[in-house]
Amino acid sequence: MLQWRTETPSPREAVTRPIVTQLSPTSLKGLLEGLGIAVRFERDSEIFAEDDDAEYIYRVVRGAVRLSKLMSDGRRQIGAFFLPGDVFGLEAENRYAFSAESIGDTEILLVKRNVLVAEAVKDPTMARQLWTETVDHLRQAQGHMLLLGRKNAQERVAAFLMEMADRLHSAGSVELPMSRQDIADYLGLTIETVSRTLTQLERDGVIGIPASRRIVLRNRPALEIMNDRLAA
Amino acid sequence: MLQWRTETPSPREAVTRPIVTQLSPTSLKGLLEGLGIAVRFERDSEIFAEDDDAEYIYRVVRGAVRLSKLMSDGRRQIGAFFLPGDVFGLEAENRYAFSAESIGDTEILLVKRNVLVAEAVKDPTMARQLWTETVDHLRQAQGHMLLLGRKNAQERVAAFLMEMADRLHSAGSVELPMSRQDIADYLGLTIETVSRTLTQLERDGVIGIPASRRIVLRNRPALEIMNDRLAA
DNA sequence: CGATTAATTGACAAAACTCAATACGAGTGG
DNA sequence: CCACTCGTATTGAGTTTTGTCAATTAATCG
Repeated sequence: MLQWRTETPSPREAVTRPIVTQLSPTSLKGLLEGLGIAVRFERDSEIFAEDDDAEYIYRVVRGAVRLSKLMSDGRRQIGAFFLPGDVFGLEAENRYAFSAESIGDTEILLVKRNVLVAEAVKDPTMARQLWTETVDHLRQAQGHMLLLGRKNAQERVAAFLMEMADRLHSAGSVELPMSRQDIADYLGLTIETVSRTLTQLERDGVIGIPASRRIVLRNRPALEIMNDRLAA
Repeated sequence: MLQWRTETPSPREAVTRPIVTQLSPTSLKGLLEGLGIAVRFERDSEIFAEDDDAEYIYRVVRGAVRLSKLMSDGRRQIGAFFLPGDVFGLEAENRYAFSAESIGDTEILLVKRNVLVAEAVKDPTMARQLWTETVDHLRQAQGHMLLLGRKNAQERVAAFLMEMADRLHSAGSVELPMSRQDIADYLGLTIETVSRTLTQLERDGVIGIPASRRIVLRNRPALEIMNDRLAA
């Protein structure tokens, strides 16, 4: 019923196989309520690959997912991170344009796309939800374009930290689920530039870095200002 | 009924007012068939502004539109160009996140969003079309992110030329509707870098530039190669 | 034809990248 | 508990690309 790929470890990271842990025919929340099954993915598993048939729509329960695309020479762009509660897999009409991989150990809810589509034909509310969710993704993508197009390294990193703090509902400090390489590929920078920029922000007293993946936001207004040049 | 802003000429370009020319209750094609009215916009008119209520959905009939966002210090990112046949204004739930301006003299079809939404409630086909169209935009945005994130100037310009050639159905040569500044802001480069890159491509015999807005694609495979590093 | 805007070109500066070395941290085995 | 290893992150030195500022040329519009 579910069919998993065994192929294509990415150049950067080995890809392992997911583990189906439970069927959840009833007790699911939100958009996929009552329809999905839960699947657990080990760190760096491929959830779907570029050019796969877009058979499922997904929701993160626990962990995190990166949506990425690889160029032939190994450059990688991460288009989005998905965190608990986020729905993804909508960005496809027939085939996925990016691949999706679990970042840490991750639990995902998945629903057959055609189940939702069939539902949407009967139920305008479901149709509306699918559309709205897609519009949200589009807006996020546009925000990300802004960041990638015209912002310097400091602005990118500041924007990233604020985004993560918001989306992880962090008070004061963020526990990042992803590596520096993931961050770099999300921000269109190199890992070295990300690292240097974080160090500089720490020297400036704007953030603290008690552990490499834990960031304390010491001066949020300063981050906002770096970032606000972003908005109109 | 229609209400037009008089405010905020952009720092870069003056914004003028549109001219309503005709009502077209019946003879429209495609997604907005039978529902829209046609409006003509002079060069550099504002079609909608950031944070406007998202009251309409649009379709380009003639001319071209840029979707852009301005930072407080004047940096501008163009998120998309819309060409004849393209639908836009979908990227909003309640308010537009970017502003839209006509590039040349442009004719636009517009339909009240709530007319379409009402239609979609009754007609799953319309609902599906709205969703599909939005997914298309999302995919385009993701493609654009790839370009902005990890590609050098030559790759960006090559990708841009190919995109325009495709979308304008050009055989061999493209007539660009937009300025070098627009191209630069779309590609996340400066106008100088765009200019130099075009000149270099011309020196290399890959393109010809008989007039600054007319580009002859002399060696399409070469452009494809510059570009293919983009795809996976 | 003259004026105004758009585009190109040049010289130099700055930001980010590359390559290389080092440090850190988690996990493993002696 | 310590030492070793492996993956991850940081730091440094030097290069490359793109951006900035300024001047020039080309195109467009009265």
